[in-house]
Amino acid sequence: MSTSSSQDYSHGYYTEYSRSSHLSPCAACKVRDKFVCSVLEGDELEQLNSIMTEVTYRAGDPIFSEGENAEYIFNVTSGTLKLYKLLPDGRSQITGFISVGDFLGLADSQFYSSSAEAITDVQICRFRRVDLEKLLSDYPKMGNKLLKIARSELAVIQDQLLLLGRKTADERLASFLSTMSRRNEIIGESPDMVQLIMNQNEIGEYLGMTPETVSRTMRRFRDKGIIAKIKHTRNISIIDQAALKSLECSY
Amino acid sequence: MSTSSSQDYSHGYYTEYSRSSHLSPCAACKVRDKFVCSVLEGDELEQLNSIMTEVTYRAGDPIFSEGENAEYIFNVTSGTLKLYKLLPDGRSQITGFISVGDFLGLADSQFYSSSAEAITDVQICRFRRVDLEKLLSDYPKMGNKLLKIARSELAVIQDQLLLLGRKTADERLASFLSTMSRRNEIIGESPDMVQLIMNQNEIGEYLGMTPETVSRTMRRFRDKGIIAKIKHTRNISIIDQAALKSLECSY
DNA sequence: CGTCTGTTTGATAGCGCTCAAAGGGGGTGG
DNA sequence: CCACCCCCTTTGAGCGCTATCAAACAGACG
Repeated sequence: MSTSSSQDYSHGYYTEYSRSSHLSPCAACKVRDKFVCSVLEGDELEQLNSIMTEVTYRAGDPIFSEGENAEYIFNVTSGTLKLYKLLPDGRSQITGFISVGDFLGLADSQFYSSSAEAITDVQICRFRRVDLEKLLSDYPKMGNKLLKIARSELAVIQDQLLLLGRKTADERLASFLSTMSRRNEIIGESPDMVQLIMNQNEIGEYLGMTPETVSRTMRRFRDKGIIAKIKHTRNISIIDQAALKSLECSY
Repeated sequence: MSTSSSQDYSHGYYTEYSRSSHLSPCAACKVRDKFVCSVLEGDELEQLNSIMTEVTYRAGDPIFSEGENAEYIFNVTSGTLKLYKLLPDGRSQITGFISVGDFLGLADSQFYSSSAEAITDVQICRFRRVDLEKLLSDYPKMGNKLLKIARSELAVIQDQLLLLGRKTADERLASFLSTMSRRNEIIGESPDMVQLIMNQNEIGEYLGMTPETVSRTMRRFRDKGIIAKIKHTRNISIIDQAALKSLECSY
């Protein structure tokens, strides 16, 4: 979790929105349909807008740390970040990758229960928790939306419990690649070409294995003709989806 | 535990509760302060009451299975049950133990994402999902309560990810016992005497290890003088809380 | 061209799993 | 009250998967 950059970006770049624009940032938001905001309209959006700050982080920047006062809640508008937990001796478990449209800080009440760090450059909408909670009591449908989000997160994370508790290295990586592929499909991109924004160390920290094991497992998959690496990128071509599915050992 | 009426299993393995009491079940509920219902009053409670059915299960009874249509949502009023996921070859991961005051079915939207089975005899309040959701739109504060519950569940389950992904067998069991001890403390019982309602196979399925390893680890803890077994019960006396905490390797 | 970070590969060790069997404890029926 | 059974727990022996340690390799970048 290094940020050896010369500058301190730990509080992100502020991009206070120019009020001169006749279209409010929220109304103009390109990914609004995936957000909490999606249930709001008109002046409700204005309300939301007034408590929102758009912030930018650089790849590698810490966003918050476990145990800190959970002052803010975030919604990611571009880029990807990781949520992780640390043990005192440095072992790290990534609890999730958060990207466009995802909500950040939902699990936390008074204190952040994980640390967050930008993997790529990241743009987020930031809300002060107290402001959002006030808004929540005014617009119940927003609370319902949040509840839905929390629900689906719970379902996802339970699958991860099964993966970490019971699956072998092969099954874990197969599940991971399969999930990435499915996600691509959902957003309308090719399921046969997966772009890994995280490095293999991070994949390992997510799947509960070492980077070496990730590498060896990848190689085994390549040798079996299930996947292929695209040169000079972290992209991976999935050649045999069926083999991946059967290795995945679930669903 | 509660209820004046004697339990009658003659209608099959669960019993619809009679509403003979002149005090509405919800208003009379002894553990209401821990529930969704805690935010409701007076006629709101009546509303809730009208869509609630109290159901009893015997130890070992299945409550629902993964993939089934998620028609109901539950609140446990007595006993303990387990939530678990299965792999095709039979490997099982318990995703949580649900006991008095806990909510069941929150993670699920259309279909149950886990299976649930009673460990002890269990008494639950059952709501039809659609009914509850209608009530939710009428009483937003109930939604907020649910959101809070979901949040804290997310925080708990993230700790479990760290445990399953990164901790050793010793650390897992130490964490588990420590959590059980802490839970006791919270409900006002002695933190030095933990009652394990689940068997060691289930502990293993929860902690991502085999029952043999659970047994061996327990023995190691006993040999080190950290815990002691109480004869003829599944109770465990925690002798050295500090040692447990340091083994736990977190917090 | 050298440095840095991330990946790959090899050699080795050890934790926890698997398989197997013995040892309780509680319940049931004789 | 004892005998028996069943389920759970314990213990042992051996192995395999994955971690660990170490070093070479490969791209990216200045």
